[in-house]
Amino acid sequence: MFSKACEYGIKASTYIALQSLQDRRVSLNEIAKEIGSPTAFTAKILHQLAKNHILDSTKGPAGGFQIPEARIDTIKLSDIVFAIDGDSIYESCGLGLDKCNANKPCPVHNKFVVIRDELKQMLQNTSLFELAAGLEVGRTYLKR
Amino acid sequence: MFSKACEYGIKASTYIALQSLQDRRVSLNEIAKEIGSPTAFTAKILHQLAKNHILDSTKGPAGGFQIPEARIDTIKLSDIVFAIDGDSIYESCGLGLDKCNANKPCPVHNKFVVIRDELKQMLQNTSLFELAAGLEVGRTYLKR
DNA sequence: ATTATTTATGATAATTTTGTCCGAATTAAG
DNA sequence: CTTAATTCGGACAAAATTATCATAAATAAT
Repeated sequence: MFSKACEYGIKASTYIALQSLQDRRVSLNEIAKEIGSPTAFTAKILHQLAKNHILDSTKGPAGGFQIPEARIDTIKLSDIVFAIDGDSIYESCGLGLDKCNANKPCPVHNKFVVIRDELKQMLQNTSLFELAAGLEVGRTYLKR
Repeated sequence: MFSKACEYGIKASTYIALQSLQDRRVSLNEIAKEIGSPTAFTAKILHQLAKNHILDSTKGPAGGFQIPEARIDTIKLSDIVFAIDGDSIYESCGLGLDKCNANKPCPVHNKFVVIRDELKQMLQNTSLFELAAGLEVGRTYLKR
C-alpha cells in the first residue's frame, strides 16, 4: 500500500508526536531504535518531513526532532503520506493508465474511486494526536 | 496499490476474457499490443496466471491464451491479484509490522482493516465478465 | 575558540521490481 | 518429416527503491 519510506515516516511522526506531547525533543538514533528502522534512511525521511514543515528539526547537542504541541492535532496522516509519496495514492489509476477518469475510465475505475475515496477520507480524518494517544496508553505498538 | 505485474495481469485477463466471449484465442503479441505492456514481461505474468488455472494456454500455431467461457463469470479480480501478488494486500500491516493484529495492533491497524476489507470485498465481487462487458460496449478502456 | 553532538547531504551499495533476450519445447500445417 | 508459429524458461539487464557510509554543516556547552 505505502512505500517503506512512507511507513517509516508515519511511525517516526507518531513517535515524535508522543514525545512532543511531553515536551521531549528526540534524536534520530532514538527514533530509529524505537520504530525499528534503518537509521540513515530514516534521516532522509525525517529531513523530507521537516522540509514540508511537518516536523521541526534542530542540529547540535540537545537537538533532534519535535512537533510543536499545537500542531499535533492538526497534522493528519494524509499530510505525511503526501509529503513522502505525493498524491499518487489518490490520483493514480488502479491499472496504471496515464489518463483514467470518469470520461475515459479503465475497467476498474468506478470500483476503485469508491475505495480510494474512503482511504483518502480516513487519512484526512486521522490526526497524529489520535495515533500518539493510542501509543501512550499502550493500546498500539510501533514495533514487532 | 498493485504491482505493475498485477496491473498487466488484470488488463490481460480482461482482454482475454473479452475475446474468449467471442471464442477467439489470442496470442501474447496481440495481448501486449492491446493492453500496452512489455511483451516478454507479459509472457511471464500470463504464464503465472496459466499455472494458477486462471487462463489456459496452448503452444504452437493457432495457440495462445483463452478462458473457458463458463469460467469468465466465476473468475474474480481477487483470484488474479492473489495469483500474482499473493495475499499481501489483505494480510500485511499498513505500517509494515511483522505481527500486527487486533491483539497487538499498529497505530493505524483499526482504521486500515476497514479499508482493506472493503477492497477485499470489491475484488471478490468483481468478475472478469463484468470487466469484459464494460470493454465490449466501449464504456471502458485498456490503454492511454 | 574548541569540542562534542547532532542533523544535512551526497556518494555508493544492496535489493527488489520491472523489463529484455534467446534458445528450448510444443504443436499445427504442409 | 520439416517448418513455422507459438508459449516456456532461464539468464541477464535496467530501473526503482531501500539502505549504508562518510563527511560537512550547525549549534550548544565548556
